[in-house]
Order: sequence, then C-alpha cells, then structure tokens
Amino acid sequence: MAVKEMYEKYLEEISEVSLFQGIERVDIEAMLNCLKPIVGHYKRSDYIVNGGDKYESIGIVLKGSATVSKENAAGNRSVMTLLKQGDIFGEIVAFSSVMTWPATVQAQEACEVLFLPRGKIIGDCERMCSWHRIFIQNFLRIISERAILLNKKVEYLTIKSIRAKICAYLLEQSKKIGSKKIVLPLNRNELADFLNVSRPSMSREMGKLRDEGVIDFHLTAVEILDFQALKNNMSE
Amino acid sequence: MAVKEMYEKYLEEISEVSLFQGIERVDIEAMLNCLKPIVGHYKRSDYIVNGGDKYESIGIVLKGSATVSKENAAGNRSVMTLLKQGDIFGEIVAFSSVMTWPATVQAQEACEVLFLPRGKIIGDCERMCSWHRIFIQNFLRIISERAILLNKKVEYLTIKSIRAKICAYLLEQSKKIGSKKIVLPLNRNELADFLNVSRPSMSREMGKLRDEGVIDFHLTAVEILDFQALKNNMSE
DNA sequence: CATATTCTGTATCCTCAGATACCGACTTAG
DNA sequence: CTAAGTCGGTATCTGAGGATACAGAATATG
Repeated sequence: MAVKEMYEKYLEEISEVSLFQGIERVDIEAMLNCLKPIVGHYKRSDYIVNGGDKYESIGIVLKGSATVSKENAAGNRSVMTLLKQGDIFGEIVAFSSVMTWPATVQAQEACEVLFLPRGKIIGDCERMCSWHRIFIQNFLRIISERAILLNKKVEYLTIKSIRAKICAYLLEQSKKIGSKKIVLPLNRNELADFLNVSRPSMSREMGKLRDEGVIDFHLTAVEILDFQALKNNMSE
Repeated sequence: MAVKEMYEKYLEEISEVSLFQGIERVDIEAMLNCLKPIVGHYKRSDYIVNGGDKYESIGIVLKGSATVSKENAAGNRSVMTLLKQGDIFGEIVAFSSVMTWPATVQAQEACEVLFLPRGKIIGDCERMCSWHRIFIQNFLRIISERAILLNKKVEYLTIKSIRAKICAYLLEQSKKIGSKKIVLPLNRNELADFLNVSRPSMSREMGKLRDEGVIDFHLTAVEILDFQALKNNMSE
C-alpha cells in the first residue's frame, strides 16, 4: 500500500511529536490514513511556506531545521524562532479565522515536513475514533500552553525597569525549583534578549544587586541572599 | 425537571456566549444536561475564584461584571482585565497541566457565573454528539484567537523606541481599514498603556511626527501623510 | 448655560538604560 | 602551545523617555 509506506518511513519521527503523545503506534497509522497528510521535501534555504500565502495546513518538522521569520511593514525581516525536529508550526492559526500564513518558514538545512490539512483535524468523519479525542486534547494542550507562555512573556515585557525585570525573573525561577540557589537556563545574552534589554545594562544592574547584598552570582549560578529586598525591587 | 429549569433561566444569556456560537438552542439545553455546570451567585466584591485555588472549571459571566487581578511575588495586586456579561475566564488553563487558578476573579457588581467542569468539556460520553464538535471547535477558536492577540501584543512590546511603536501601530491600523485616515479606537491614555509608554512621551513623539509632516492628527482622528517615512521609522 | 471633570498638548528636568569599547577568563581549533 | 573565538564584567558617554506640572480643549453634569 503506497500511502501507508509513505508514512511508514516517518513513523518513528511522527510518534515522537507532542501532537501524537499518548496515541498508540497502530492508531497513528490509522490517523494518518484518515488525515491524509502530505510530506514535503526541502533543500537548504528553500521556502517551506511564505508569509501571506493561503493557509491550509499545520506543519510538523520531521527532519532538519527551519527558521520562522516575519516581515514588518517596513520590509525588515527578523527571525522569530528556530524550528527543530518534532516542532510544530502554524498550529495557532489553524482554528482561527486567519486565512493566510502570518510568517515565513525557510529550511535552514534539508528538511522533511508533514502537513496536516486544517479542515481534517476536527474530523468530519462520523464516528469519533478513539484516537481522535486524544489528538484534539493534545491540540488544545499545545495551543493553551503556547498562550500561557505568551502571557508570561507579556508580563516580563511590561515591567519597566531592568532591575524589576531581573528581580521578577529570579524570584520566579527560585519559586519554580524551590531553592535560593538557581542555575540560570540561559546565558547572559539570551537572558538579556528574553527580558528585551541590552546585555551590558543587565550586567550592570546585576552587579548593583550584588553590591547591595541582595544576590550573589558567578556566571549562571545565582544565589538569592535577601528575598525581601528582591520583592521590594520588583514592584517599583 | 429541576435541573433543566435551573439552566432555562439563563438560556437567553448562555446562547449569546461565544462558546456556544452556532449551536441550536435545543442542543444547548442538551449540552447543559451533559456538562452539568454549576451556577454561582455573587454579591459585589465577593471573590469568585482565588489565585492559587484548585482549578476545576471554566467560568462564564452570565450577569454582572468582574475584575481579573493578579498578585506578583511582591504582593502587589493589579487588575488585568474587566469581565463583562458573556465573557469567559480560565479557558486557557483548562487544557494545560496547570492545576491552580493563575489569577483572582472578583465580582465588581452582583454576578451570576456558570462553571463548566474542566473534565467534561472534551467529553467522555461515547458518542460524539453533533454539538460537541462545534463546541470544541469554538473552544479551539477562542483559545487560538487569544494566542494571536497575545502574540500581537508581544510584537508591540518588543519594539524599542516610542517612535517605532507609534509608526507600527498606525501602519497596522491603516492597513486594517485600508485608508490613510484613521480613527483610533483608543484614547491617548489607553494607547500609551497599550504600547507600554507614558502618555506625555507618546504625545511628544506624535507631535514630532506631525512637525516632520509624516502624519497629521486631531484627537483620535489621524491621517497618514507620508507612508514611506512611517515605514522607515518603524524599522529602527 | 455654567460648572466640573476628563482629555490632550507641551515644557522642564533628570534618570535610566543603550551603545560602544575594552579586558580578562574560558573554550575550541589548528 | 598558540591563535582565534566566545562569554561575561565593567567604564564612559549620551540620549531617549519617564515624571511632573500646567493650561487649553473637549465633554459631561447639573
């Protein structure tokens, strides 16, 4: 069966994708037969989708990596995300009324991409196959978690001063792992980027916090010495 | 039938809620019997849910209005949204792995709130009732659109200079309605708030743009005179 | 119509944070 | 082992934008 073999080739990769989490291998095969996805092959720097093109399917990177970039009204293109194997793209637009791709996806290295047609996902098949419920549940989870992440990002971006951003970030990290001692998951550049400030300015402020005895740190290892001061600083 | 009558009272309000868009009145009744929601009554300034409490249900405001507020680690409470009749809350958390309410909801005036249990929404009933598909589709749409909105917000917040923010905003508005002449949907305070800058600073920058002949404006009426200049300014 | 209140533009002052440059500590490659 | 590259801390300089204040326009209220 040609179609089956077409997917069989990628079954290993597909079963790793978060969208298919909790679905049996046999069911995945059944799903693929039902969803009738298309597999696209791309060479390095090929365009996978173009911003503004008609949106029809959700994409899943089976092999390789790709960049998501967006062009603003002035024509400047900036990279927003790097997609790796197993990553999904276009999942937020799928269920909205948006009809075109909001961004461009370009192969960074040779890529294989699975496209699931937007319409087939909710399922027009009469019977609700058992896997279909899990599939939709996965979808809801993925989109929700994206929204939660964006919400968190908005919170950080809304904070005015660098000092307050750092304090908020450190408190949250510390709370998450439940310890005074934190190992930052980002290096200085990435952290500065995440908080949307310049690296030297951030370092300067961290230095001040250290001088004041609020925190201590060496590279990515940070220790909170004075929680109260940290809390006071994040408000204003 | 007591249960039916309990919902019947609110059927008018419920059928207006976006979550039930496209579902027949009779089907809504069937749904409610299946979902077994709870209706809560609250007096002004009652707490409807408390941040940190166990999350169990999605809330829908049937009557009245309520505020959504969040407390940061320093203990400062700030209002994030105002919920009005027909608005939904807690819909993003419902399908994530988050187990507690991320924010507090408090009645601003006497409120009636419908709670739909988180677990019942995907539906464990064997047959996929016809309305259930639409219901889930509505859910996906609502959450997706929230994510898109947040994404847009992040884009604006990430822009560094006030000038670039204003230019980006004006270009987008103009593009949306397809005209040089825009009537802003926000007053200065709200716009400054949305762009996360101070009002006088924003006014100052708008004044400069006017002096340069890029735009002209009077209160909320803005006209774009030089698109090219606007585009050049939003990049840097 | 008169008064009160909210909204907007503008000026002044001053601080926070960006840009840039440089150095020392590590890492990797040859 | 040397050279080149990356990463983090720090200093200096400068300017963008925040805070504050006030006055005139617009709107609401009696």
